[in-house]
Amino acid sequence: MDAELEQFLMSRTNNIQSLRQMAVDTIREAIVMGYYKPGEPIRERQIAEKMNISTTPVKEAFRTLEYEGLVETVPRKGTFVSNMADTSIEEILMLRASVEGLCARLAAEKMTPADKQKLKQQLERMDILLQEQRVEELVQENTTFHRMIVTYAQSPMMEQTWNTVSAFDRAFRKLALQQNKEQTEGFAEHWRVFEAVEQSDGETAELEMKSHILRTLDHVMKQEQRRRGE
Amino acid sequence: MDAELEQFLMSRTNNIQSLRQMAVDTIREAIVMGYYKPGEPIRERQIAEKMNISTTPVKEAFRTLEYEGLVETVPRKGTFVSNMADTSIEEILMLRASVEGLCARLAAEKMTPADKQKLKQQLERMDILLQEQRVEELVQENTTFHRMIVTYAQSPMMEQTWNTVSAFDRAFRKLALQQNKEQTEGFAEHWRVFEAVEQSDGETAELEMKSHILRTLDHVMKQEQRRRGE
DNA sequence: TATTATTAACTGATATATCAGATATCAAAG
DNA sequence: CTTTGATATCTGATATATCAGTTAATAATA
Repeated sequence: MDAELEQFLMSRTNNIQSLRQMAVDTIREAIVMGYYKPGEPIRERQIAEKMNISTTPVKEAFRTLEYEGLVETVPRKGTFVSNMADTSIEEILMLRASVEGLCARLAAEKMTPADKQKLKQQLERMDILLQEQRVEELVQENTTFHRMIVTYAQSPMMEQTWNTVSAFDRAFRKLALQQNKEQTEGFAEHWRVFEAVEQSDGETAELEMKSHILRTLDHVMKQEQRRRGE
Repeated sequence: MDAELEQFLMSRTNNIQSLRQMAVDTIREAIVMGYYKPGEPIRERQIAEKMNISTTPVKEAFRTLEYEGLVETVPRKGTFVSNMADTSIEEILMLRASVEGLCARLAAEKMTPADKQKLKQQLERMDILLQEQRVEELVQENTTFHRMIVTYAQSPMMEQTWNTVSAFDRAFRKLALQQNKEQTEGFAEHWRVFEAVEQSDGETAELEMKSHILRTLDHVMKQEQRRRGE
């Protein structure tokens, strides 16, 4: 085992809500950071030992990560990092566009005036950050905005689904961590989503959110082309 | 605990790939069949005892079911059946339409001639069942068809996502188990999906699959109205 | 009697020991 | 030298005992 990885696993003794959650977060990040490569085995005993916990929470963590698509357990053989290579950023963003589009539609139909006010405040906060070019925070708040839409959809199913997609999205973004800055473009599109939501126009809200994310995809693809062209 | 439920849990001693998987399937079905009602607690010790297994595989099963959105665990307080009431059949089918639509697109782009052949055979099998009005089997094979599309999309993420949506779909269908027969209508639409797939026309495949499922939704909604009108 | 403190009985969370399949090792037989 | 089969040693799977919050019942107190 890589010494750096060992250090990483041991260092995560903080943030204890439950050992299970700690294990989920730590292992996920270890995979996402590239400490484990696709196809490589992850041994529950080893993880447990390095994290100074028992195998029980590690096993439970594996079940969650398996559902997120990050690992795959073959009974009595081992748990392995999934080949996420089979999932492209293109597929991820297409699915995100559809899912968040539907969330926007439901949110538009269900949100109360108070909810709408909060959403508006979020966008205003983001506008300021954009003007001041505080990119780091802006990326953070952007995620919050999207999460708000999902929450306001008030659908456990949509939320679960979004979580699944997000797990892949996060993994991908860290692996190829560019594009975050690019996303500062087209932030104005958020307001178009909001306007539809404000008027409780579900159909428009869905379309706006969907095309917003698909435009992000366009940017990513063009950027990819540019990199290859150089 | 209901005696009927007790019987149900005890009877599931067959089909042993792993106790964990058995627990997942059994508990899921128990919820879906309505033995457990939304909000009701599910105790891991009780389940383990009735199924004659230890709590370890039950705990792992809970993690999977939690990700599927069927249960919710509050640390040291209990595991409870989720309030799926907040999810309507309308939302389920809208999401399914989007997800399977995307799967159809990817499948169309990725499938080999051999794959296409298998898909065609599946549809032919269904045609025969339809002619002979063997509804029970037809419903089964219909599910297989949809699953094939997802599999041929060759995307772990799409598959995971579809699993999540399907968990909700199954739950709803059993709770209000009508509509299965209604689905024998519009089976011809499957062929339109196939034709697009055969020509590797992803865009059309997506649209056809999406509208196919949305038409199912229409049927369900109209049926709902009719029932209320009576 | 109403209120508070105490305890007993839940619950899930965790640690640990053991079971069981999969696999690699290595020695004996061909 | 190759093949075969016994065995040691991996791995995850499972059972069980114990830990630690949570809650409800109960007893002590005002």
